[in-house]
Amino acid sequence: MINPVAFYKCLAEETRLKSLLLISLNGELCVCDLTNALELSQPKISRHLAELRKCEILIDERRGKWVYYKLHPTLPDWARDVLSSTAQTTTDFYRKELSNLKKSLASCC
Amino acid sequence: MINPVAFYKCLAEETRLKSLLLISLNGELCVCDLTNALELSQPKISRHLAELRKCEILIDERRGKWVYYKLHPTLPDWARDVLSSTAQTTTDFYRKELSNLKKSLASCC
DNA sequence: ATCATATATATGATATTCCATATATAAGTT
DNA sequence: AACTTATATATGGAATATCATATATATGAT
Repeated sequence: MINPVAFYKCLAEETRLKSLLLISLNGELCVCDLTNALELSQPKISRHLAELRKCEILIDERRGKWVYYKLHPTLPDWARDVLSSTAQTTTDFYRKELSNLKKSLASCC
Repeated sequence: MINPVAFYKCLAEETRLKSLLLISLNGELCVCDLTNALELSQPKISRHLAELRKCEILIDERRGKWVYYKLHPTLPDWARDVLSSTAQTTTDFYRKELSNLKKSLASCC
């Protein structure tokens, strides 16, 4: 079970928190979805996702060319609740990124 | 209104998170209560409390020799909920500190 | 009442550790 | 080969710890 300090350390950075909120809202997202939504370089996104993977907050799954990330099955409920309640109550914080995501999801599949 | 990244940054450090959980449970605590409960140096506690004060997560109030800290009146509900649900579900994380606190509160007033 | 001392807290200065980012490169997939 | 993702390394900047000191208050002695 994840240590609470380690968990909050993962949320304490803009790229990671925004990625987590988008994934929490959307169920799962691939690296390039996040790269487009956050308008950041691929290595930067990848590095932060790797950290979230190592902490067992996210789990990855390759499907063809793409690697999809979703919340880790063993992530405790209190941590899921923190993420979803943050996503619901701080929409201003990631409005732009959510709008980018919706556009790119609509245009693709 | 506090930025979510700034908020989680404050929780992402052991001394600050434990102090916040104890304050959230107890309503208010003075610097020396926390110094005893966490078994850390006074300047270390004081600095972290100062940071939480600057972020408007805590507010301080001097009463005689002592300075008491409690959750800031303007702290939004979602942030209070994060703290209390963390306090309720991660008791192992601060068991020792809570026990120290109870002892010292009992012996004093 | 004044002075000296003790206690509680805050802060400046400094050293050190930690973290995020950029760049380059590698590896897997079609 | 083109595309997607991961990783290694170096570096600048931020966070943290510690020590010494400053400030505020309380208390006891004279």
